[in-house]
Amino acid sequence: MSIAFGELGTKQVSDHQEKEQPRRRQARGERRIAQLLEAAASVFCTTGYTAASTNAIAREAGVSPGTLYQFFPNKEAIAIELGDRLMHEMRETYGEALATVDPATPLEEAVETAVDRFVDFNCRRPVFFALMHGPDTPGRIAEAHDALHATLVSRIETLLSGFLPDTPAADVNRIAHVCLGIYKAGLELVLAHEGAEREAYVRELKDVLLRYLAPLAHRTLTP
Amino acid sequence: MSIAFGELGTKQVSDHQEKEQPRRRQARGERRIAQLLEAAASVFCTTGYTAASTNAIAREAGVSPGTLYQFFPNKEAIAIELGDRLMHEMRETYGEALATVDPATPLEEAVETAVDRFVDFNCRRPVFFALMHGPDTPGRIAEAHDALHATLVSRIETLLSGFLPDTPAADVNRIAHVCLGIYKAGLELVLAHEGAEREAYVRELKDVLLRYLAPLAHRTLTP
DNA sequence: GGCAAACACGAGAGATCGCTCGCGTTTCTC
DNA sequence: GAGAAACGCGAGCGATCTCTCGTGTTTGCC
Repeated sequence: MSIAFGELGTKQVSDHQEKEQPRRRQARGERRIAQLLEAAASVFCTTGYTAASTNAIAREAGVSPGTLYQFFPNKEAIAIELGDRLMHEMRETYGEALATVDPATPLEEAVETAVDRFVDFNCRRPVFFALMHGPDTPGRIAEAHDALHATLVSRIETLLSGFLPDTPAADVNRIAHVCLGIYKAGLELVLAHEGAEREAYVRELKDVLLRYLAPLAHRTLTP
Repeated sequence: MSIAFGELGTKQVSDHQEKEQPRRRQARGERRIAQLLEAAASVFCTTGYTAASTNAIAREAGVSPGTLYQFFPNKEAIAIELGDRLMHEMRETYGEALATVDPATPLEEAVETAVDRFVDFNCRRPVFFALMHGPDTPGRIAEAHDALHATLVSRIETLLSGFLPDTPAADVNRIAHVCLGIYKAGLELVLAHEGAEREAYVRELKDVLLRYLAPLAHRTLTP
């Protein structure tokens, strides 16, 4: 998962013998990359992507601008690599748990665990929210965000379709989008607070979702 | 350094005896201002505040950059004037209706009319949403947004306190913030769609709020 | 030790943007 | 009609940002 230094989007040249593999990283280089990504996360969090200057990221990491460009071809690549690593970390931490939607699980439990897990991840990696929901994310990150968004929507749709077997697909899709919008708004409030207040907002977010979805759940409970 | 209008604190060094003697505008100038603000609204909507260049605004308005600066001291002043006019328009259209919170109104009706009015205004002036909830709004606009936000929160608080007489103020405040967050997220979804689909999302937004607040309303209905 | 490649530096090229300045044109006022 | 002031223009200044380049240092491998 290291950075492909090739000019354009052609990657996946890891194992096969290829003529285009110009960079052989040393341990020092890998350390610098991690250092730079950490610095970038900090700067992106405080100023956003566009306002963050590459010189500021280099300064935060304690290296020169030239060193930064030894490892990243441009500013966008920094955000992309950071986003990729965050995505990978999220999938590794919760991927399997989120992929499996057990139809037997009650709605309340599904909402509780999903919210808990996503809130937990976003609290530990605040830059994820800043990059994903930021207004000025570069094209590649926006694509990743859209992909994640679409994945979550379809996952919610399958979850909902269990409770709404005879509802038009368009309606289910709309409800899923509303759920994601609520989650996003709630997450913003949760991240804006700390300690007990944060917990209270988490509780509130769950309540909003549960009360919104309660009429749907009751349909199956009262045949 | 050589900015003619000085920094934020100091204003108008030229003649301090007069209280703000602005330029005496001609009818042509007023027309140009309206033209420039309209162009700015268009550019802000599509690119956001930071990415919008003053040259692009001037080009969109069909004038030269120098002409733009005949009427606005700097880029921020354009957004401020635009924001002020939008605020004024909003207050003139719905100000009185929103200020009065009749305790006798049922919760459902209050939510319906409030959502309808705000959605209507934001659909007619999409730049309002772009400026207010944009990530990179300049200081003065952010202040105006915070002021509006605080006003709306306290208005929701007074509305809620009628239904929750014996609830800690902190809890009421939190619920009000959640309501605003829901509204904001719903508005984003509404603005992203058109026609019948937009109407459906408006209905959904109202449902989210009503179901979230329903348990509170029932407390007074079942003493 | 010796060599090539990876790493590190920082000045600055190139581009963009906010904003200015000098000068010409239109409009108001008398 | 004449003078003043508002309006209009657009080249370009200064600041800032991304990214490069030439050069010097460190590391891996024989």
